[in-house]
Amino acid sequence: MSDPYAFPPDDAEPAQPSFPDELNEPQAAAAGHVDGPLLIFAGAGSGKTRVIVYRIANLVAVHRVPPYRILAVTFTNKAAGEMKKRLGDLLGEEVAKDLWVGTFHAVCMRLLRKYYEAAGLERNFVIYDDGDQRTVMNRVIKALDLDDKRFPPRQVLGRIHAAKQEAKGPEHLEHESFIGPVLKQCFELYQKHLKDANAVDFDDILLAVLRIVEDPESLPGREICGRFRHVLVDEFQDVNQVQYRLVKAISAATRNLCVVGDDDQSIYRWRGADVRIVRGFRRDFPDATIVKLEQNYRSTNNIVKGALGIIKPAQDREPKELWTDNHDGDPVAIVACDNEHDEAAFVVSRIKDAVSRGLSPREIAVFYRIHAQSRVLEEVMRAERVPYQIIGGMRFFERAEIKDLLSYLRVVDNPKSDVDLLRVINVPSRKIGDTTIERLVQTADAGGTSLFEALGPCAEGGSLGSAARNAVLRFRDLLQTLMRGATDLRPAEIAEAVLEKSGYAKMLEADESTEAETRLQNLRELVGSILAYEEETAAAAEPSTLSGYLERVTLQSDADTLEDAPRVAMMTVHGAKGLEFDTVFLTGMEEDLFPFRSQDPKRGEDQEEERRLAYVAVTRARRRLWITHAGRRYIFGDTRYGLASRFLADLPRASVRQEVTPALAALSGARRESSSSGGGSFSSRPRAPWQHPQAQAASSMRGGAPAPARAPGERYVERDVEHDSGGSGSIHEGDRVEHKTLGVGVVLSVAAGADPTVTVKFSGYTPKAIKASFLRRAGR
DNA sequence: TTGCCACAAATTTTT
DNA sequence: TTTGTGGCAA
Repeated sequence: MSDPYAFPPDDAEPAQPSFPDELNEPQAAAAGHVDGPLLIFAGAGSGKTRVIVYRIANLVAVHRVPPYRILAVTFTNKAAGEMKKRLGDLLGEEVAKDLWVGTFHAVCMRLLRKYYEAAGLERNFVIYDDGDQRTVMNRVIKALDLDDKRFPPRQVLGRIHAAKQEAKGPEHLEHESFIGPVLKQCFELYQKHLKDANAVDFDDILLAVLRIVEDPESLPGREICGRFRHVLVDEFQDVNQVQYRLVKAISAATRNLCVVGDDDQSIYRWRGADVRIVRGFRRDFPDATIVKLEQNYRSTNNIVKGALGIIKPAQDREPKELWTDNHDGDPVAIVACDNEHDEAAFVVSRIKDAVSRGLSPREIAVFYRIHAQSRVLEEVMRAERVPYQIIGGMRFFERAEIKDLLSYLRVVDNPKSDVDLLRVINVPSRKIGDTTIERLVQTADAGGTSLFEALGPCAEGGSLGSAARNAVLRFRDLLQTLMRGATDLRPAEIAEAVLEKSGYAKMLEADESTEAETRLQNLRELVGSILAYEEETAAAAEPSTLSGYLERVTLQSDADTLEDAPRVAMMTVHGAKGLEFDTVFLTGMEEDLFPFRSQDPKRGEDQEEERRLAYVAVTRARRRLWITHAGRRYIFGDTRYGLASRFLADLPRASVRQEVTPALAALSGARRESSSSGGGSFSSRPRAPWQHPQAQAASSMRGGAPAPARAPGERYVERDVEHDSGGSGSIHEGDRVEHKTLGVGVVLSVAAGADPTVTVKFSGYTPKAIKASFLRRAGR
């Protein structure tokens, strides 16, 4: 086999020119653009992937750019896979396979595998995922004798991660605050641990390549930069500083840098994505061609109008006017529910309706803001026998048994990997406890060796009891046996050997519980995935190695594995980005949940990002969109009383239909019967359930229909929604009331009097006694 | 060394 | 509600 990284011959036969009849004008302009920087604003559903794919096809087929000189980067494996597939269809597999299409990490790994020396790594370096990183950081904190209460490993890692995303080293942390010097120390020791283990973390993968390509002296750097004639970046609104500098450096020679994104869909600022980079791009490339794709091909007119209504008020966005030629379709349904159970029941009943009318469950999705909302939905789905799958949440590769087996494999592959050794040294239990491990770490530190190398000396050192000594030696023998076997076994066989010889399989088999059963199944699934890897590499005539498999697995996430099975997909709104469905249920549209408000008041919530998130959610739907909100919701062990989300008020009235679930309708009907006027000092009349007070004025301006005349401060009643106790000003037990600072709560008791003292339970507080004049009745 | 119980905390997540 | 963690006894 020749060097897999070598350039293929320059004379690869290009495909037939297949350039665009079926693109609209701006799409064609973007796809047909050849030289120089290009910035494409691609609205939701505007055919973004299509444009990238056509652009690449055009470069190859018409402009004869050799495929291996084109680099296209994405954020997820899934997006990369999709792009590869479409390119294969358009250009033929033979040509497409030479294109460099992949995630930032995959592309950089490919380069690092070739240029590892320039990055100061050894050939078989490994990648540490976040669990591994935490293990390392725990060790660091301990080694520096720090209080892990004052310096929680996760937070320290967070700071380091943030620094690395801006390509900053330890010295940059030093002056940040009074704990800066400590952070710097942690950072340095952390990096040393990684280096000693011949490991990189996710950030390092990109940083290492960045250092190489930004170094004008570096030969490999010049090689990489000279290699690509065209660089394309998908989801440009999500890039961080490192990624931007990376693509800038790689494309510096030709300036053929094409970036595609939608600032309205920037929902990952909290993890380092920097929307300012879009503006930076215009500054860095003042001659850039700018194309805006504003025609939406995905959704009905009502959905597009709704989406535009939500995103229009966003500040600081690139002006774009999303529009569509599609028919109006059904109005967007906004459904008021009593509580989360009522909400789930409603959603499931509408799903069943749709399925009975012939819609495939795979065309239906349920979105929520946070995972904690999924449980109730799941329960009802199960009870009603609706097939579903949850995307995200506890991931396959995060499961303990999977990580255990992978750790075994990684130690076998790379004995220096201390983190992996520590993970499995006592799994299954070998009577090697914390004390023994402590000794082992000391021995390793003293000798400057890896833990694996320290196993022998530690056992011989005499500081251990005989039981512990034997246990350590047996563990060393186990690893050595496995390593010997590894040289002539296939990866899947090595995995089998690990499970057998380590006693891991036996441990699970002995356990009668259903969890143990699931774990065994998961392990079998992992072995299955190794087999699949072997087959794939065999088909590509590449060697299949343990290192090869491990690398792929670390760079892979199972968010990429939305199954094609006919099941309703359930996921967070974040997980929904990039997907589309015929029918979408967007649940939990309540204040404090969506937009989400952290209980931690220190964290200033980013209202704008929440708005963009809502925009992403509604633009996923092609034909039908249901939005639900509940008056109360039991979450995090506490009942919260919520107002409808302010975003709902931004949907144009004409594209919306209001609904109330049967359960809530029955309830409010009953309330209307029973309530009459009384004490209290309410001036407000009930508000439409979905109206948020702050959003109200704005929405009536925008909504088209003129707002009814009313006195300042007075709320008006939405005519098509019957609700609440119809105009009485009294407060009763069980009423929902709103307080300026405490939010919405429920009334526990009311004292008599003109301005009665009311006891109210607000979520997150113990019940409070408050004068009625400070309260206002809240809508459902 | 292990196992149990009490207690706190609680978005969003790719690679 | 769930999940993880820390302390303490066997």
